[in-house]
Amino acid sequence: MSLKPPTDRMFRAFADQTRLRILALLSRGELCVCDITSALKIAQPKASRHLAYLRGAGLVRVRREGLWKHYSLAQARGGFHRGLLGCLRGCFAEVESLRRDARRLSAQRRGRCS
Amino acid sequence: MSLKPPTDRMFRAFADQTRLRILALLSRGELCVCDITSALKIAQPKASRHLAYLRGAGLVRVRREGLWKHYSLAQARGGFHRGLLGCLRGCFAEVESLRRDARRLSAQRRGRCS
DNA sequence: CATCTATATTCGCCTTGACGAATATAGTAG
DNA sequence: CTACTATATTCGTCAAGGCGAATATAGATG
Repeated sequence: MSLKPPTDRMFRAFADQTRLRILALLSRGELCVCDITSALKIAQPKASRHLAYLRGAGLVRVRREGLWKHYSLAQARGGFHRGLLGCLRGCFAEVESLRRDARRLSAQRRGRCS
Repeated sequence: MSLKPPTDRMFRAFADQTRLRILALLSRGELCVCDITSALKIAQPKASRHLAYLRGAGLVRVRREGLWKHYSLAQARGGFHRGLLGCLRGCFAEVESLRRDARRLSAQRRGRCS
């Protein structure tokens, strides 16, 4: 009865602006933490905290490469998770600020060798 | 930048067990508050509080009929909202406890004239 | 070893919102 | 009017979790 299903943790993960912005960025592809902090213009500890939360919710996965950690969206397990990722696309379509983040990210990358 | 889009309020609305249970019940059709309290076995003020939250998020609508208030899911406005309702169906499919609530509701109704 | 860099965690503070208990309101009935 | 019923709100308390600042860790490099 009071056993919280994993859907709970996932919905909570989406229920924060910063995490939603991170998820939206990641929906365009794998990113390292420094890409996220600069695209969203947030402090690094803040990004790490939210990424830890997303990890705990099973929404992202990490790939280590030397000093860098590359985050990407975890593959959906179950229709519910898939549905949530669909919502993410919906947010992208309907929330201008999320597209702005993505544009800022592209601009940064264009200025580097990558 | 810190203008919270309505997606935020909607995700938050889904990020609570009780509200998710209410939404899942409502996805089967219109209900009055007393149906909800008895199907979920929660206190009436608790149900009203969460229904107020859902109203504020634009997720449910109310129809008054004498002393009763009948709640139902609001029609989706926008693809994001539609996507969220899809997630709701996913939850129903994957979270046993939500189906149990629905069964308890049916059992109650069978015992009445309705 | 020391140092630098990318990322993670801890700390203290503060807001949101969940809860039960009590109370308020608004229709309805007599 | 009073009394009853369905629903809503308020109050005091508490836990989750957000924040910035400071600090910790882990791998790379010299």
